[in-house]
Amino acid sequence: MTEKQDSIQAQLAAARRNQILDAATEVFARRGYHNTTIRQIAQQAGIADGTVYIYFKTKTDLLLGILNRINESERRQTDLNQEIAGDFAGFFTAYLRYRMNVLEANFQAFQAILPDVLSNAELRNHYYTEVVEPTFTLAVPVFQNWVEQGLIKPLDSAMTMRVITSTVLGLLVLRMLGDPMAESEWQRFPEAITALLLHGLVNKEGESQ
Amino acid sequence: MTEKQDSIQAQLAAARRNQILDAATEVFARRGYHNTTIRQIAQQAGIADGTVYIYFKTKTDLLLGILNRINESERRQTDLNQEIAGDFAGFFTAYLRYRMNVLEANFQAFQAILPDVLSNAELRNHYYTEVVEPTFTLAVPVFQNWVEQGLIKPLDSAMTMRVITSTVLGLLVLRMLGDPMAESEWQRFPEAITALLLHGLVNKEGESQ
Amino acid sequence: MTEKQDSIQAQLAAARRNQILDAATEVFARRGYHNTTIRQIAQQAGIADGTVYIYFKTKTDLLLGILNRINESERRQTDLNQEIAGDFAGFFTAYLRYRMNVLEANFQAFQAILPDVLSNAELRNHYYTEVVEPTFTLAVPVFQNWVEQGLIKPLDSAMTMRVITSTVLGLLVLRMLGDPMAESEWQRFPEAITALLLHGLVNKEGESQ
Amino acid sequence: MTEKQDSIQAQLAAARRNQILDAATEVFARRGYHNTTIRQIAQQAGIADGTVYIYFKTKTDLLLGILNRINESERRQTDLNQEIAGDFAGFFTAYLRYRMNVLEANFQAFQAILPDVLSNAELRNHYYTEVVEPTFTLAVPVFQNWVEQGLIKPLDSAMTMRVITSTVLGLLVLRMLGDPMAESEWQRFPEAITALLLHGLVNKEGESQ
DNA sequence: GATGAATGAGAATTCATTCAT
DNA sequence: TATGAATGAATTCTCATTCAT
Repeated sequence: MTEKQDSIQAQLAAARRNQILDAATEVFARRGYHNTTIRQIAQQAGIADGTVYIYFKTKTDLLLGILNRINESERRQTDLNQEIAGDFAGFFTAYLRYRMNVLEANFQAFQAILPDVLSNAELRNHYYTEVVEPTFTLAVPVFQNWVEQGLIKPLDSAMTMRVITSTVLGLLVLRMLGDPMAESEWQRFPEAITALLLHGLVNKEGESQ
Repeated sequence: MTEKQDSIQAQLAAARRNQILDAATEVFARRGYHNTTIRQIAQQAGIADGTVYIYFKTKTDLLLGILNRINESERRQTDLNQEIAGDFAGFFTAYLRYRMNVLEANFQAFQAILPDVLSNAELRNHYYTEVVEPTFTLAVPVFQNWVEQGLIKPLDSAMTMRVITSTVLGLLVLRMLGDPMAESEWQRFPEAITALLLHGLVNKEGESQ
Repeated sequence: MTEKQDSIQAQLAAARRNQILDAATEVFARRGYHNTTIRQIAQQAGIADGTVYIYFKTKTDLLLGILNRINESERRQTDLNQEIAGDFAGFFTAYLRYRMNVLEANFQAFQAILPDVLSNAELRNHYYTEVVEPTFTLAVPVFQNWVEQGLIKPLDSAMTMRVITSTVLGLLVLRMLGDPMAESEWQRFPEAITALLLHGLVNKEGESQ
Repeated sequence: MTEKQDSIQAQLAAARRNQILDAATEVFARRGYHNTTIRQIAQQAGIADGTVYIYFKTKTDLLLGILNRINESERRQTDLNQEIAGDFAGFFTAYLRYRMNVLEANFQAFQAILPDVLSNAELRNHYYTEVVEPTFTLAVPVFQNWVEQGLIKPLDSAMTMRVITSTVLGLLVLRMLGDPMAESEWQRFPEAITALLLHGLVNKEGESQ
């Protein structure tokens, strides 16, 4: 009985935490972390100022909370990775699409944290080590494997990986900057990037279209 | 004589302004705009707090001052654009190289302003309208011209342009996040990107599916 | 229950407001508005600096708060006006006495606000339109009525009114300037003024020229 | 020769001092002492900030400078006092007129200093001892003399004196508060006050007009 | 747990005053 | 003398955080 109560308590607490993180994400995204007061977050969440501090020790912890929810969201969707089959181009598009879907689903959260991740050395380090670096570590061997299979050109895997990551990351930033096309055509970019990255811009004779 | 004195005064004032902007750039880049106090900037510049306010009305004006110096720096180097000749690939690499050189030269300045540009709606708008949009407006016709000349494939120019811009922008952000390769190999990226974007990843012999 | 609690909250808040206004009145009167810091007011009130700002948005609002308390105090006592009966001289003395009692009761408050009311165009206007002008508007018809009844000489009511008002206002200022008699004999002035204003200085026997 | 030069120097210095005091009077009257910066005074005077400090040690000294010019102006005109002759009422009107002329001539200066004189204990004391008190000291015996001559009623001279002074002082304050009549009809008040103070408000039979 | 009043450290900004030129 | 750039003390106001209820 007590156990069950505890579980209900835990669920309630988790719900409250999420409610607060939702509010914080929204307000941080709109006004920026430093221009947001705890009071504004509490009002957005419909609770009292002090209540925020029951669930988050400091204002910084709100930022970390948002960041962790992004990580969880990525981990949850990463499994889909395995399900993708078909040809190389299809795989590539699917991969980009799923990555960009994660970004889109968490766009507000990224808008909320990225500015501070970029300007705060500690957060920067946290984010790079926890999020960016693992991607490279996982992906580089995959690339090298493809090279060995003769599927792709023998390019520097680390650099190529960074170029691809940068393209997606850059699109996210472009959208944050308010580029209308980055927002409205977001879904079309995975294919466009695939076309470009796999076959290049250059019009070879007999290869046009 | 008075004219000459005025000119000297103006030069001294401009030097002081730059001295303060240099200090602000350095400290903002290191600690972030909001975690930096005017006192820290003044100390970095070796002057008194109040002196900053003789040259910049508000703390925000420091940010705008840094942003304007970036713009000037870009405008100054844009002329080089014309001088580039040779084949298409050579042009492409040269263009990327010059763009990335500008970014590198102003890296600290970007580190100082980008976080706030991303989180402040007003700055965001300013930056997009003044810096990003003009790039697209100028480049899209050039692209379409190349398409018409049969040099490149008939892709959506606006999207292609955004992909290329995003790649460079994304590399900048990756470097800001502390990626060691983005820093150490910065000079090699123009060529790597050119290779990828012009001819693609796919190995023609044994081209998959 | 919640209603009752709200009412208690409201009362506590009102008490705090008054506590702060009392402190501000005292310190402003002693040191002048501009030579007083928020810290001094907070210390006088026995609270923290920031607490002042929970009840008053700006330092200026403290001044307006004091001014409004004076207005309320005047309105509360104005009703007594009606109760006065008796002969004309009795009425006149009673009227002056009540006016001067209001001034005396709020002397510190006047000392606190008048200097700034005189030097700040906005406050000046506020005070004149809200406090001084209404007095004239109300009193001039009364005067004219007396003239018509033959009780007083057919003088220019507007000017006469201003002379009487000025006499009282001037005594207040004289007291602010530190005149010892204006303070110690304050209660005797209503009668002295009545005697002077009703019957004049001139000695009827041996009336000059 | 050097003497003559000194005298020219002295005259120039005095002119500069007056130029600065004129500027200070104007700006203090308009914006209030505490809302005025030395820079605003310097600009109004058409000189550099630092130059003000060659002629006045501190900002407070500007206020004292203005106050002293008022005193001089009063002393200069006081001699006229002697010249007044004629009947008692004529004398009284003439006295009020000259006093009010002094006030009018120095109105801007009063507007500039009075707020601070009222709120600054030191200035308050200075002004009372130097300006107000001497008036009483001189006037009270005159009054008593008139009483003894049977010209006026045997009233308390000190109080009567204060009532008269207050009336004039109050009119000045009323004008500072922006009362339009106090400004436009200023010249008519001496006579109105004389009528009131000498013969009173009350309409005695056989005395009406 | 929830509340929101109270706290007080900290930051931007102003401006009287100084002083080298 | 005159200048005006530089100074830095002082002040208002904000807001993350605490804690009694």
